[in-house]
Amino acid sequence: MQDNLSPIFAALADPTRRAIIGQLAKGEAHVGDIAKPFLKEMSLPAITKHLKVLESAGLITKTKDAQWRSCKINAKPLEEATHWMEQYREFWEESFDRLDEYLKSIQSKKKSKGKKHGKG
Amino acid sequence: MQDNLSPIFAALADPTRRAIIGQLAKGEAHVGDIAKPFLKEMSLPAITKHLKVLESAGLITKTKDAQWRSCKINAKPLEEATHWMEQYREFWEESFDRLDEYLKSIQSKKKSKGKKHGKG
DNA sequence: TGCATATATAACCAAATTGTTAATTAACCA
DNA sequence: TGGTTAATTAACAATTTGGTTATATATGCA
Repeated sequence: MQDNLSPIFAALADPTRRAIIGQLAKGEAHVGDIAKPFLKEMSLPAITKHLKVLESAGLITKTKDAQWRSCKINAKPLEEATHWMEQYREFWEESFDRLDEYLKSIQSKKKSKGKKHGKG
Repeated sequence: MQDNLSPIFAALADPTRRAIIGQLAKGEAHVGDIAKPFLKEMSLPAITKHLKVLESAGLITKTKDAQWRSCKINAKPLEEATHWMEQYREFWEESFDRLDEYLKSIQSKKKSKGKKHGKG
């Protein structure tokens, strides 16, 4: 019911992979092109692996083009991930007009705590 | 310049931790309350660890309350993560009115490819 | 004081992640 | 046919992750 999200978030948890997405947002690119900015920091096989993680998460698609693999961003999974987060938007907006109400609800919870935890 | 995002995405990559956030969205809760739905699947120390990951990512805050630790959602990091993803919103919306233009840009890239890769 | 409750920490383990280098595959080209 | 280029795969090591059980800490209470 909700777990294709894990591989998406896991893919985004790596800064190299986020940078790759940022790069692909500017247009399709081949593995070698994608790798170029990272080759001082890591090897080509490392990039191959990162691309595989992104592909498994559905964030990119690869197409064969002679001896090159052309990589294209697929943002659909980002939409799903964003959708999951949007559920909690009210919690980062509450600090404005909803703060008062929120604090009140916290207070009423605190009041009922004595009873609530007496059962153990 | 941009890496507090990794621990946030990493925290969200685990379904147990996402479920905990879902639970805390309904209100503050103590560790024991949070753990209850998971105790058939894992132990209390496992939950303690998950909470620590969430806390390190800034997604929850814990306050001491006698022998209980009250956990509260803090959605600010979700806002940051969402903000990062929003950069790519056009890519999941393009499939409507922007599709045509996009396809054209792809086509022109394809045309220039022969030259582009002749340099190696 | 000392027991019960709530939670955290320690020590450990298996599996996954992230990188490496070396070898392999695949396509083009002379 | 063989060499060059592009990318992947294999084998390996170090680190991190996510769980375990056993122990420790902290608080409230009889």
